[in-house]
Amino acid sequence: MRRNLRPHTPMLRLTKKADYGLMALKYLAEQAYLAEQAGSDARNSGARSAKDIAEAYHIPPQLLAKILQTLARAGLLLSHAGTNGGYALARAAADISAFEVIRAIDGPLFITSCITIHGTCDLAGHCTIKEPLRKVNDSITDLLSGISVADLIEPADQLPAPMAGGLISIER
Amino acid sequence: MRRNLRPHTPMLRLTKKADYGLMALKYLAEQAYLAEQAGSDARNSGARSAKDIAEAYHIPPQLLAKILQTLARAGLLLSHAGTNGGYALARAAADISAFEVIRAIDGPLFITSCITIHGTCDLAGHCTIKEPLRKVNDSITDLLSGISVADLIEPADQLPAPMAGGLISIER
DNA sequence: CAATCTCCGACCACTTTGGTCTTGCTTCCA
DNA sequence: TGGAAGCAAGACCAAAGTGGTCGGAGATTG
Repeated sequence: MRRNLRPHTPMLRLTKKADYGLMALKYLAEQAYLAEQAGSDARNSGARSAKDIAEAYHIPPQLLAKILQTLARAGLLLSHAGTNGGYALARAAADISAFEVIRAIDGPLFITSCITIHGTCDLAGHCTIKEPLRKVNDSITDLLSGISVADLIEPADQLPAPMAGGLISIER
Repeated sequence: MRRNLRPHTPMLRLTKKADYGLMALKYLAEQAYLAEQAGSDARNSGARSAKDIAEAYHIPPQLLAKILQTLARAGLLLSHAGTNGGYALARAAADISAFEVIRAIDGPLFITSCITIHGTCDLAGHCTIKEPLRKVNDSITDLLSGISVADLIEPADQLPAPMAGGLISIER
């Protein structure tokens, strides 16, 4: 008997907040590009208010506002208060990695509960699988670090080899 | 007062249950190897009760029992009820991937909330970042699929190049 | 038969997540 | 000069997921 009615338990996923953050950054990157091409006054080039971004993607405005504040606090965005204010990228879109965004919003990511900030393990002596999993963790970190916000704009081109066959050289 | 001093929010991690499951499988793989070497009767070679495994790793026995049941239902373990019963690997340790274990326990893993089982996106038309993230998702899947339970036994040897420099060929 | 062990569902406490609301502060412009 | 537009920063809340426990039912062996 199959129970497909379950809500869905997708573990090992990033939160909706991180999703929203990535979408917002992508949007701002596009706006910056358009503003640069249009040659408009470089003052607020590409700056958009939280409300505008929220409406563009149908995201709860208040929630997105908090996410953007977090991103600004992390130094990924510049905020400008007041009329015609808003957020703009603090750096070039190519210099902001998906890893930075996710870490800023969701905190440090560790694939296993063993690995903490200091590398200590809750299960102290009895956990024997943390070394292989740490390699997986590092690989995912590298993977996300290699993807920039600028990469999110291109739909599906310019990716010569989506996957090669294994980042870790373990063969079975 | 049990105060859990865990301030950080480690997202993108697998659950403790998956950790326990991997540890249990590793343990059973070791037992199977020892039993095979000792040349004992191959009947219950390497079979151990849930209680034994739980004690070996200081895991709550009832919780581990449920995890092992899940693994048995997924076809990764063989269960044998009754006195001197227990669990044993259903296949060779080299033929059970970490991906199978995690999927069996935590369910299908999708890095973004966009990607569901049917590939549909909650944010229907307005989510524009799912294609790049799907590649990340596939890469992680491949990564975990390439690691077998047998690989967990070796501490940290025989891994020529822990990481090469990028599974996805995106350069920034 | 009795002890042992798996099986299975219900149940519970706690944490995290997603989201809202309120209040304040800054900037611009009519 | 006073709003209006916008960010900043809390508290707050409901729903869901996680980790863990309990107790009974059924199978297997001695």
